[in-house]
Order: sequence, then C-alpha cells, then structure tokens
Amino acid sequence: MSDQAVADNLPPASTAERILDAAEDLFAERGYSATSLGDVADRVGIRSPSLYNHFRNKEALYRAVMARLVTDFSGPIAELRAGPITHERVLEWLETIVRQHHANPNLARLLQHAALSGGPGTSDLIEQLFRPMFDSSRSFEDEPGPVLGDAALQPWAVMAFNNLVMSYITMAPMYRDLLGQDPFSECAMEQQLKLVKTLLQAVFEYRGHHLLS
Amino acid sequence: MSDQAVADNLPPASTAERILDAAEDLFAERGYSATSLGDVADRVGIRSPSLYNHFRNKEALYRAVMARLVTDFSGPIAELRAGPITHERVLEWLETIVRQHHANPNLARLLQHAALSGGPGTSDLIEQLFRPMFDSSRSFEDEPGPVLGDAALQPWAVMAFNNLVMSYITMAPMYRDLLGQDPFSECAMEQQLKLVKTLLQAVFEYRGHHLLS
DNA sequence: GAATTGAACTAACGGACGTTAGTATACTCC
DNA sequence: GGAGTATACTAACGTCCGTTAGTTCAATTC
Repeated sequence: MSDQAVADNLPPASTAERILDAAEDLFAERGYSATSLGDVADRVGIRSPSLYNHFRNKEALYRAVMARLVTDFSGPIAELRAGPITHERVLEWLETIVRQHHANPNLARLLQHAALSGGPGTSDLIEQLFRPMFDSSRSFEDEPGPVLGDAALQPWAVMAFNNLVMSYITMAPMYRDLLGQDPFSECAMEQQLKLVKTLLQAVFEYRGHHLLS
Repeated sequence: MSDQAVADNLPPASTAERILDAAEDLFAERGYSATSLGDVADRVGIRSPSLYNHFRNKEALYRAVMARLVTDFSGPIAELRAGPITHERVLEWLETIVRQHHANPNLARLLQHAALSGGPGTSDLIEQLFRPMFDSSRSFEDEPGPVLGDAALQPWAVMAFNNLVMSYITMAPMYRDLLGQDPFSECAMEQQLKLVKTLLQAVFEYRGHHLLS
C-alpha cells in the first residue's frame, strides 16, 4: 500500500492504477515516443515486462491514460451545455476548468504533446474533448448581438480561451522563471483565475468593435 | 543546388544551413529527445555520421537551431522597447509577432516542447526570448491607471497574450479538426489576427474591474 | 604537381528500446 | 489439497540510437 493511500485512508491502488498514474505523469511530461516503458515500470517499482500483464502494449497503455483523462475532464462542458448559455454560466465554466487543470495538469500537457507531435488516437482525443464546444451553434441567451461584434469570430474566441487556460499549464516553467514564483501555488492560481475571468468580462463588455477594421 | 534556391535565385544553401533547416523542422515537431539524427540526415540527403563534420554532437546542433531562432525572433520586442509604450505601438507589436509566428511556426513549437519536457539550454531560451518583456517595469504612457485595474496582473497579462499567439501555432491541429480549415491559410491567419487585436482592444477599453472581486 | 583540407562515406561500438517466451510464486475456488 | 488464475520475475530477441574510427575523393593551396 502506498504512503499516499495510508495517509488518506484510501484503499490501496491496484497495480494497473499505479501504472496508469505513473504513465500519465510520464506521457504528459515527455510525450508518447519519448516515454519509455522502463521508466514507467521503474516508477511503479516493477520490471517493464510485468506491464504486459496489465496492458497489451505501449499504445494500449497510452490509450488507457487518455481515456481516463477524457472522462475526468468531460464533466464541466457537459454541465454547461445542459443549461442555458449565459454570461454568468460561462464565467463559472471558465473558473471550473481553470481549477480542474490546476488540480491535474496532465491533460493539458498530454494534449499539447499530441497536438505538436501526433501519436495514437490524437484526433479522437481532440474530438472527444472539444467537439462539444462547437457542434451546436448556440449563442448567448443574454446577449443581443454576436460577441466581439463578429459572429465568425466566436469559435476562434472559444478556442482562444481554452488555449489561454491550457497554455498556463503547459508554459508553467516560463511563469516560474519569469515571474519568480511557483505557478502551481494557490496564490498564483488565483492570479491566473482573476486574469482569465477579467479578460472574459472585458470581452463581454466590449462594444468598441468599430475601432478595428 | 536545391530546387527552392534555383526558383528563388538564391545562392545555394550550404550543407550546414540545410542541416539546420531540417533539424529545426524535426526538433520543432518532435522535441529534442524524440528527434533522431538519422531522420535529420535523411531529410538532408546524407548519412548521419556526416552531420558530425558540421556540428559537434546532437546537443550542439540543437543549440545552433535555438540560437538561429532566437536571433530571428528577437527583433519585434527590441523595437517596441526602443520607443514609448503606447496602446498603438503594443497593438503593432502584437500584429508583428502574430505574422512572424505564422511565417515560421517552429519557434513556438520548439519552445513549447522545451517548456513541457526541458532539454539542453531551455532556461537560456526562455530568458533570451522573454526577459526583455519584464525586466523593466515600464507601463503605458497613454494610460492613467494600471491595465485591468490591477498592477499585479500586468505581467500575467503579458504572458497571456504571448501564450495566445503561440498556442494558436502549437494547437494548430485542433483548429484544423474543429474549425474545418487550414489554420495556416491566409484567411485563417487574418481571423486570428483580428481576434487577438480585438481582445487587446477590449482589455484597453475595459473599465469594469469593480465587477470582479 | 604535391600537400592539405573539407566533407562525404562504411563499419562498428555500446546502450536503450519495445516486446516475447518461459518460469516461479501466491491467491482463489472446488 | 489440487487446479487454475493472476502477477511478478529473468533472459533474450531484433531494432534503433548517438557516436567514433577509419577511408575515400574532390577542391584548394603552395
């Protein structure tokens, strides 16, 4: 039983779960092809051939890691889509995903690796996570015109706010070096949350689109 | 002489330059450790040991790629810092870097790999590219108070707009799948440019910071 | 024209990789 | 208590990797 499990009074994690945990961290840090099964096994405390008692091969392990992350992260957008799209509920959604990515940075990292380098199941991953944000062309119920004064810009804006949240995670070393504080500390996260919410608020209130061509 | 050079009436690229070109593309796509010298050599059309006639080893090649990218991309921020910081000049800087990253997506990709996985010289790369945005605490000369109503938020906002520009590049496959168009086409780039400029404009005009805690 | 240099090549090394085969051990079920 | 299953192990394979050594050939220099 792991120390973590003892401290938290959790049931001991199965070997398969411990493999998934280790593999998630390593795939997220290094990407698919740069992660070796030997390193995964080392982290779990077993030999690499023993991994094959739990997963068919490296690709199956990777897909299992992705599947678990997708289920973990599919809640907030489903919840938003279950009700009316209002400024307030979108702000709540934004806050939720900021906190969620902060609590587990691995999805953002793994997805960024996949977007850069590909790997098994990359397009499925993208579809499952982000299609729900686009496939129905719903717009704000409490807003008269299109956001930012241009309806065509709305999908771009959705992507942009997602990228804003995720790139804070994937660029965390930059924040550490340049801002001189731990980007995963509680107060740094509150700063980031304040920033993205303020930005979204600024977009909601923006009516000066005539100033740009 | 390459076909490209003939068509453009350029002098033939030296072998070292062709190696740098190939290595830049591959390091940007796959990251440092997932890129093999064999693949670089294949792309250039030589055998991998021949690379050692031009670069001491893999790490030296990688550092040379980074150095060339840094010099290519250090112009705009230096130009901005050479004059007064005004809304208009920051908007121009934003437009410049959007176009620059669009013209060569490799810096954003390589930097994202470095931020995720590390690699030789990562902290130097970050320092050289981004320190100029922070080391002098200059603020807007045409703005009375702090942007977004909170001076502490300004470095976060600078990082955020950078990430916005770069994550459009590093997340390009997502844009292709979800928005159904080539993210590097001219018109997609104009859309992205319009979005980030509008966002910055919205920030400049935002005065409703009292609405958030 | 001989000597030097630069840049390509082949061959080979030691190590790490994903994967398979075969084996040993401990728990579960009748 | 014996059979069966689950899960760990060691040993080994073929492949790819970065790198070194040594060779060849063409261009440059004296």
